Amino acid sequence: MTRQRRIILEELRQLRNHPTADDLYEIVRKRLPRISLGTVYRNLDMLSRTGAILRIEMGGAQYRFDGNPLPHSHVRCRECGRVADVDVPPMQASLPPPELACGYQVTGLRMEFVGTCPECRESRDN
Amino acid sequence: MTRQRRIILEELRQLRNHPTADDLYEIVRKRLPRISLGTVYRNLDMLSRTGAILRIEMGGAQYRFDGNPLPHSHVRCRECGRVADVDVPPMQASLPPPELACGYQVTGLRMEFVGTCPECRESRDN
DNA sequence: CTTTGTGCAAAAGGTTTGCATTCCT
DNA sequence: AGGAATGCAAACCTTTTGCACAAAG
Repeated sequence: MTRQRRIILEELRQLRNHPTADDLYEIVRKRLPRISLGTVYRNLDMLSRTGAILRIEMGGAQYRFDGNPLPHSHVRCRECGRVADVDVPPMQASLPPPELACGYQVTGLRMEFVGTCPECRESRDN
Repeated sequence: MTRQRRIILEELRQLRNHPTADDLYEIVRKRLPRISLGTVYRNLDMLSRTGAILRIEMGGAQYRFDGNPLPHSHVRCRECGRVADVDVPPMQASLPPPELACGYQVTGLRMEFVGTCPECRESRDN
């Protein structure tokens, strides 16, 4: 656990939104001016593989990171890509057997809500 | 409707799998050797915006395209990223109100199953 | 004819990687 | 000293774009 990794984790943990790697790089840079973007990526990758954080990879855009590793749902803004938490119990679906899934062994389900964030809604009203 | 667009659509329509733009480029190139990757992207983009095809954008990886524009579910292989259809009725979930979603206006739900494709399963058994 | 689309090549993101250096124990 | 992590920069990959030319209606 290096200084860099600790600070990345600390900052991510106290963010309510779900930053991109680059967002986080800018934030962490205030405390560690010489940190590199590569290090941020390497640590985020590492932390998400050990389960300390969540890497949200949906929507075709950039990765987003979540300091809360417990499973929960997200909404993504259709316009700007921002991601936020949703307070609903993760719904459970039954997983289809291989016969219905082209022979795939289905082990999980990935989902997120889609919508419009307050900022984009507001800027549209102007 | 140009020759290029027609052929891209024709080829995509008769594929069971869900190719990436580059896969499709290689396929279409057999019939149109001088077509460019840019044209493939432009047409896929166009066709998916008019609803003739589906652009599958999940899983953080490349885009995948589906010649069947009717809503249906997909499985993605956790190992190689391949995508296939799943024969289950699209489940319906109730959308949370803004109070539960950090103020987002939620309008939809995006989901896909996750699993292992037959090829990856087999190559693991070796 | 005018508009739209194409081929080519370069640019644009976002993410990963090679390497020499630094840090930690 | 030795292994792991860092900073820097370059490489990578996928997707988008500018532009001159060609095709379509």
